[in-house]
Amino acid sequence: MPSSRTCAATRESQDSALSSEDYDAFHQQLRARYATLPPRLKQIADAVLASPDDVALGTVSSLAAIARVQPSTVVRFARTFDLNGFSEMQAIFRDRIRSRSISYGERVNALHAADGSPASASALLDGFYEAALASLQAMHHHMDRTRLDEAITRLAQARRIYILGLRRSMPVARYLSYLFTKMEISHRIIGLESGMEDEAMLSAGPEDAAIVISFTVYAKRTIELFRALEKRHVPIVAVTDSPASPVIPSSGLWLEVMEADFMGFRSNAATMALVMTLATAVAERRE
Amino acid sequence: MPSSRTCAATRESQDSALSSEDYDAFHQQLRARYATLPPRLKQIADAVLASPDDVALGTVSSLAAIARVQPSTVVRFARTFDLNGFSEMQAIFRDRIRSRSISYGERVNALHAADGSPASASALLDGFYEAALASLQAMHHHMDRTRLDEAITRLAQARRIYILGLRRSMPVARYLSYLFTKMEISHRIIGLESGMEDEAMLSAGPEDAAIVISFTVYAKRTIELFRALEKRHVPIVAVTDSPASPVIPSSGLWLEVMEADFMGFRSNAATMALVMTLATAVAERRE
DNA sequence: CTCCTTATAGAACGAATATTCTATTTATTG
DNA sequence: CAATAAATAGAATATTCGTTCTATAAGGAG
Repeated sequence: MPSSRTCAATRESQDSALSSEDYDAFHQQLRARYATLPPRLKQIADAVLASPDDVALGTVSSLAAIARVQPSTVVRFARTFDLNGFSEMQAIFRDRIRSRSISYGERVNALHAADGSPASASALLDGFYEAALASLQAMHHHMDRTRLDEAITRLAQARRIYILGLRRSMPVARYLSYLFTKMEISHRIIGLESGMEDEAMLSAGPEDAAIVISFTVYAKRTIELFRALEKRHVPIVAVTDSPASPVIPSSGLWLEVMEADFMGFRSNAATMALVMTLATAVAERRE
Repeated sequence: MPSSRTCAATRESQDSALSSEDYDAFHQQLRARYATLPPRLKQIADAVLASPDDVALGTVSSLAAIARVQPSTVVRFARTFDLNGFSEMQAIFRDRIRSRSISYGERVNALHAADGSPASASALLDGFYEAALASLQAMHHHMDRTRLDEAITRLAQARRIYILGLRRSMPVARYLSYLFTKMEISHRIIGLESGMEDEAMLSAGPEDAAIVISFTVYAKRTIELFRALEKRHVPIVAVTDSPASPVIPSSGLWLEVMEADFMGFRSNAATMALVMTLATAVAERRE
């Protein structure tokens, strides 16, 4: 073999094939053999898994420094996986970066895939991505920080927190419940287990609190339960999308979240982020 | 100046700063001066604008080949833009790739390393906002569009779609179920109603399909149910965070989603957006 | 039309990097 | 416990790659 540097040859032979498959194959092998790897090679495996971009963009020395091993060990590592050397391994990681970002032309083609056919998956992803992004940014920008603090204070003082969110808002309610459970905050979801909600609310009172999550078109059941809570003088924090919303409590304590929608489906990214904030803030306030 | 190779020095001086700003500045200057550029340099400008990844990942020669000019012309091109050489230009493009894939740890550190005191509600909101944003962007950028299409095809062909997602992923699973219900797509959640999952899965077979959503630390129950599905030869689409994930199906059909976490709580914004894409795309495919 | 400036191409140079080789240390087996 | 095999570290080697230099061509100004 006249040349030991196989990098160029490898890249040339692969440039036509889109190969994130090679990457997957490599990772699969890595996972399979990880347990039986010698200590130094294991260090490298960790580094490779942790920051694949450093493999793609860096050098033998840089990766060796990250993994705290000798450069030659990095080469040995590559050889262990049926590769001719570091360069060949790096080519796999570089091809992956290349295959991920599709060219602009392809994306445009995908969008108006002609023949009036349905929007491509890629276009849908773009749409939902944009909707989530816009919702998040709007929420983050418009959120009234003072009211947010008030809401947290109110919730932190509560004996038990009732969560109300149906239909679209149901996953958010359930996630909030999950968070409260992990943080050992006394709470209860209402409206989801049919028939039991009235009974569950019988114990709710002024020393408790409730989070009501609802967006247009406000579910009838949500409004009913909201009114029942108000009648029992339960302090309420509303998360909703308009000052004219039917679930704004008499205390005026509500947080505005406007979720964008795409193809008729509303994002919930902003509400999720807000709910996480509420949960962690309440937990911290209580210590 | 003893050494003309400024690459190393440049990278060292920039490694702490997040610099897609440099990239933006470069592009701005490129657009401004494009019209007045000599013919060969214009060729290079075209190539650079068309495939920035090739600048980041390739060599002087490879870029020269793409632009159909001499390597030295590429260097001249870089010098024209107040850079010391090709390497410095390449560094800008590489930093961009790096900054796109979460340098998330630093951002979080900046948040609550400001002072030892407990984070304010506002800071928490910022944190969860950033986490969601980073997750969304990373997912959108890294998603393998080809695999996404494959996944949708697989799901669209299924008689019934089984949904598996526990713990953190439970809200996503439930939301997906909600979407499928609205779209009248036959489906079933498994693993959530205790004890019933085995029974529910008895009817699952090769003509069905399953979506498995799981992230580190992969819930034991999820892995068990995943294996049961595989044993029954149910085609599986996995949504997970690593090529080394235990829920990657034998078919290799999986979608990568890396959710950033803040304060120990992982975002689910990216997964939500992806799940919406899957649901609407499957519905559209079936018409 | 000639001179001068700018642009380009190709070759030569120098630096950095990947790879290989050998000595030494660390496990593993009889 | 000894002996062999494997793993590791560090230095030496070879090649690729970025840069610079010089000759040639093209375009403008006087």
